[in-house]
Amino acid sequence: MLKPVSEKLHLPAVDHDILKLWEERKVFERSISERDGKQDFVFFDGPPGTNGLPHIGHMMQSALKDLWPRYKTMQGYRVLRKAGWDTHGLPIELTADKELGFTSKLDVVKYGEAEYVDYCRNTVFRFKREWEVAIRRIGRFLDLENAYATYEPYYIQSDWWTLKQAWNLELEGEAREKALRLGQSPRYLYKDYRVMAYSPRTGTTLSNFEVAQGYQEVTDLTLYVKFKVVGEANLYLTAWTTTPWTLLSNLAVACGPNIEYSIIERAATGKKLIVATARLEALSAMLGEYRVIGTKLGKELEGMRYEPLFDWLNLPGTRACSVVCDEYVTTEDGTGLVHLANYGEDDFRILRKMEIPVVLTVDANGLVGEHAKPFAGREFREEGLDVDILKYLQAKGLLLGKEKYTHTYPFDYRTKTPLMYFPRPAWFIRATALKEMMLEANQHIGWKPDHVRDGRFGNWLENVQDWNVTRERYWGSPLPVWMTEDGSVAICVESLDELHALAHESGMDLARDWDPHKPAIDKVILKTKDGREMRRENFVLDSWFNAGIMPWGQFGYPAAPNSEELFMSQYPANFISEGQDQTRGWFYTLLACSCLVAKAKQQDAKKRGDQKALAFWSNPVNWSSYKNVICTELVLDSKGLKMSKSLGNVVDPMALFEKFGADPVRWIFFATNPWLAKRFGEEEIREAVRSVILPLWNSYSFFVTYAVIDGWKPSNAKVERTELDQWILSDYNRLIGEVTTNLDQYDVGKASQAILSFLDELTNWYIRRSRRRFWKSESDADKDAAYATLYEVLEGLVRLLAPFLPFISEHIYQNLVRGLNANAPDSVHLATYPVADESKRDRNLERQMARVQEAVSLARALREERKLKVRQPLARMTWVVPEAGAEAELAPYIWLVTDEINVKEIEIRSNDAGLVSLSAKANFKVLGKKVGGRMKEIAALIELLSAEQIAKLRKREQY
RNA sequence: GGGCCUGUAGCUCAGUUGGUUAGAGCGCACGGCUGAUAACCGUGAGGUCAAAAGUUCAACUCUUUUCAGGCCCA
Repeated sequence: MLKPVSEKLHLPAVDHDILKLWEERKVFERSISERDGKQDFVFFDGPPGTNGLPHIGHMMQSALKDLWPRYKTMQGYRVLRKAGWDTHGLPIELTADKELGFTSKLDVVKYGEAEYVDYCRNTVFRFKREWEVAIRRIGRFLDLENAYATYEPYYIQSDWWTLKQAWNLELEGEAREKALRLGQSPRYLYKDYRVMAYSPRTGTTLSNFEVAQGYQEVTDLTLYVKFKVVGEANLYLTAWTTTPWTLLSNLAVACGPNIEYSIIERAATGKKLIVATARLEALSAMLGEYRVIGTKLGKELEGMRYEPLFDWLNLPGTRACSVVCDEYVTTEDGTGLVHLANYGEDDFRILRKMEIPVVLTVDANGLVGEHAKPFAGREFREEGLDVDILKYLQAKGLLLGKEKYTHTYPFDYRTKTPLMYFPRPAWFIRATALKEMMLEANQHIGWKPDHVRDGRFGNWLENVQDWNVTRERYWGSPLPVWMTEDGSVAICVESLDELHALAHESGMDLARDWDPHKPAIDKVILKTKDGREMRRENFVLDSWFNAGIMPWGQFGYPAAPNSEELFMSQYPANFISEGQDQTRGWFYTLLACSCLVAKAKQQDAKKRGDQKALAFWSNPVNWSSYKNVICTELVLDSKGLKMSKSLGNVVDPMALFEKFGADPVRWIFFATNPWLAKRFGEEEIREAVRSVILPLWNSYSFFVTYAVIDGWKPSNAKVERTELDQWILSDYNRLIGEVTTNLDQYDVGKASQAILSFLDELTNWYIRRSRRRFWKSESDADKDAAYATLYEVLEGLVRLLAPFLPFISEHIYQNLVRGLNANAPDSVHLATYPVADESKRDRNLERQMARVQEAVSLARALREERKLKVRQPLARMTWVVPEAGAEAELAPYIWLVTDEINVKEIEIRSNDAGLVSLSAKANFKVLGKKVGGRMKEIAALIELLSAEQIAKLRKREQY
């Protein structure tokens, strides 16, 4: 039995009822179990960190991440929807440091590494409960029970296995030669250096994010230095440095290949200097009088050798102390020549390219080495060191000038001590060797918005660098590499079982439930065959690596039992959605990791002769672990400002849900493209209620009101539908097609717009025009048809809207469908999604109805213009429809217009003579192609045609 | 500094391969309805499509430059 709809609509109360209903009937669980054996639709959840509270932006993510899984479930797919938590990484350590008041690695040592790691572990899930509540409250169906967490041993094993794939993959050809020349392992996982912001005082490397917080303005002594060219009397290269202490490690001078350099002779000293032509004017005060005696391009200077500034920099047999070309050199400041030492990312890169051994006169403690006698033991930015270096150079005649210079310099934001850029040991994934594969795979990914593929993401891939996957931190997946002290023997462990076995062989047995985190894992010392000790490389993994291996890490593949089947059934994902800032984050690391694994899998399949696996992993479509991705933009406040705690404009999603209900909040994330920044305020939510929820609710409540009075029940008896009935059914089936097509293309904005305009047609045309049919007391065929039709549309509509508005749809469904049919599925979310029925479409009918609506609108405007109220009946209306045959076509709908416009009679005429003055205009699109350049002239002629001429022309056309 | 995106009515946004008069919702004005009423419906006003130059018979649409805003990276 239908229950009357009497109570006022209070959406938050509906939400809570429905949440309870879902729980009682185990709707989410059944939405998966009832699809067992069906085709999988795969969604990957990017794991959020939970050491902060969820905000409205996360709710947008939740809304989007819920829409397609619900939609596809209703279409009959199985959608697992495993949740995940990001539990490792820097933010957690930073939280711990802040709360413990730590400023340095030494604090961690004092506190105890094990205790520190435990503290981090306990910080991880601080707000997990709040996340779960918010996710549930917005109506998201997500498997939180079986959520994966990146710090679980099974997940760490997947990290290890993935690294082992890289460890085993060998470079080929030129790439291999190059790696060997640089002293790197010629494999996809290798050890090298990375120049990083480093705090010598605390022994800590800092992330970019941390560095950015510690810039201070300082005034330094900067030096213009001369480098005496070997074999040329009196010829010097010049360079400027803001960090004199790096001169102690100078190994080369760089110039721009296409920059023009002048060789000048100074009047005062007669010495010849090489300076970029573009810098001469700026340096004129320092240079004094001079004359230009020649010019050279940078590339002509390449290879020129100069005398080392200090004797410890003499490295015979290498390219040390020579000129090198690089595009990074500019003529914006200095001399247009740059002194190079290993204390900068570009410097390091270029010196590496020149294959010069690493010389670091200032060590990791920030102290000058013992071998650098005049300065030994001094701290790199200590007061006066720069002056002493200046004096030394001056004495050797190598100083061109000095200058006080104010600039920003990075300091450790916690200890306020200066940072330096320092090459630290690190492990890399050879992303450059995967570049072609990633570019190819990228072409097969469906991006929303489309431009990310070749724009932001494509550019990133074009410039891809090898990926530094290690961090000198504590709380993360440990790098599973053990090595002898001299580096001659190394082993990469791929599973816990393997480590247990290796440890056993080395005389150390690990407990069954042993946790592989630091510091326990560092106590595992392995032995080589000849009995030498191997210690673990003391790094943890970049937490982006954790995120990137999620497609198999979530199942603990391959070490976990049955993980192979799970992994392959859930790979690749049909769809993921995250913020557009993930282009260099998750979107990238997912792609890099999956390409790496695809490559390893190909080799493995070849070796095993497994044709099926080989075909799968050789197909570029499977190289990316996601086939479609929506990049979302920020959620802004109603003024268009970024939400931030300091501005106080942050909205609490939970409060909104309790005020308005979850459905209208969800809707505004669907109503416009999520990849554009969205303004968000209470007014927008009210608008969503008005435009979607209320029309739906009012249609439903209208239907139920009369259906209850009439005791109406659905029946299989054939009904005689009116044109109006056929029209709304046609329009409804058009809507289904439009919604499914757009959802399949991940174009949620278009799908939502189609729903909005259909609701308008339904309430403001179909129901309004049909009201009397429900009112009348006698039951007849017309009334039956009205009931049957509106029921059919509403019943379908709640299923169509269920993925968008899961609560109100469920609420209506429970009465409208379950109330009349106890055998219907328990929940709308277990029901099937509507399928467009082409046989119900009548395009001519849709066209005629559009004409009728247009005529009504025009007639209303006429009444308005003449101040003739609709209440005042009019005798006659003339409706001019130029198309031949329109009279017959429109005849069945005339009554709609007479009724709406309140006229007694309507005359349809195709000839409008005497009513309208005709004028003609060119059809630019058709004519333009024919006449091209003469378009303007001809269009003018056409406009000059008189009414009679036009009438004649039109007559002729008809014969 | 580099890359990407955005700029259309007072506000929020649509705008298909260049083609006749650039659309919708909200807000506003006026009118209607009150047998679905935290209502609803209709009509109307409101635009140099950020600016300039170019390509073209024709530019919101293509190209270049400039301006403003955003994001990512340095």
